[in-house]
Amino acid sequence: MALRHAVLAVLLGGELSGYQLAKVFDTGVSNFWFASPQQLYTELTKLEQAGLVDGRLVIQVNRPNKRVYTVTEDGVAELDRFAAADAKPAVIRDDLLVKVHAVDPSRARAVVARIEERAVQAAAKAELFDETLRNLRGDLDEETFLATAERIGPYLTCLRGKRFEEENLDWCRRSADLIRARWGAEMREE
Amino acid sequence: MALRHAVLAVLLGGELSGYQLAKVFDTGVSNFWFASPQQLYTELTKLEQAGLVDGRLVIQVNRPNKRVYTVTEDGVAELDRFAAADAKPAVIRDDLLVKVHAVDPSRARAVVARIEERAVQAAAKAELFDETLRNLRGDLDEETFLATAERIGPYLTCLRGKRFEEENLDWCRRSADLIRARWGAEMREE
DNA sequence: AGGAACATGTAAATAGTTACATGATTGC
DNA sequence: GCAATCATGTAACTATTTACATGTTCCT
Repeated sequence: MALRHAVLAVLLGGELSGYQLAKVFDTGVSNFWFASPQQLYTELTKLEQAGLVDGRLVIQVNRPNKRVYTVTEDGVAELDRFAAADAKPAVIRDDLLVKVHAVDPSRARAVVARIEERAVQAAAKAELFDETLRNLRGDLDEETFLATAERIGPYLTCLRGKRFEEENLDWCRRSADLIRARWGAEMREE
Repeated sequence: MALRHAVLAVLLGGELSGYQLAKVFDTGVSNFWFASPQQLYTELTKLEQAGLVDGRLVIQVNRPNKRVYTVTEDGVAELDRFAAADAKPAVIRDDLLVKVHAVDPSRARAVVARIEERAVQAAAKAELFDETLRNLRGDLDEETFLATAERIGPYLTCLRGKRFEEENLDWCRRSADLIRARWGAEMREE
């Protein structure tokens, strides 16, 4: 049950609505915490009931009203406790690697196709992380930013995300090539 | 519900008991599919009921009897269907990155300690993956192995795991250094 | 008129975690 | 005798996914 901490960590960057939070989780945070919009709406309600965030209704013209959330003092205290606790090993579940693990001549064609799809997505995500990094830095170069910024956490996690996707891309290309090299003949025969 | 496919993919490598399967998931497969022993025992029972694996009791002397499982024809067919389907985006949930995302001067000391713990684990895992790669290769060099082996899938996923942990280690070191550089003074004051 | 982005939920079903339970053998 | 490894489960609880539900505004 650390979704709550992931939400609190993101809200540290400023008040957000459930919808905005879902977008952040879909991009900047997706490399270390996956959560669906439904989960986030539910979690925000629970966090507000627990007093860890404050909700505030924002009346909007030209679009539906929204409820934005801020971390409370209790929420910050909860993050303090969380930071002090041992980090659990990361949980990863990746369909694509399961497919690759099971690859054989008869499945090679399908698996290579899946790998190539993932390669495209990885390249796009790496670019997205890079864009986020540029936005976080603003006019500063990386060194200056990291030495002076109020919050360097989001930048550090984003660096990890960018590298992860770059490595994904590299692995996808190499693996697809190797599978074709190993079973190219059988793949063509089918 | 792709735990079943992860189990089938691993059992492709030869018959295993629940206990042995749990060990494989704890090491070689942990970089792309996390599952607890309890989950695996439950899943094997379900897979056998569904006819995707065959269980066989092995009587042992000097240690408790065990039940080992093999993939059936239906199980292979299920893997074929799975390989052909779109790969879902990977689900990742990593406590440590949440802690780093939320790092600030007051939490810096605790977060750096967690990062350093993870660095040690990452180094150990990278070494473990490397060992597994050597075992898979046997006497062959990597190129020859990948060009000739019956099953290259486990080798490819293991390569990804090794690189992932190496990158983790690198990121951990760099991030700990950067947090210390940014807030070293405040960290000493506490 | 239809699709995309904005905005938020509930309910049912599935999956996953944690605690509890048991028992043998080997090596120190 | 005690810890570690081998070996397998059940049950209660929590978390997550998926399907269903609704309604606005902007743009084409």
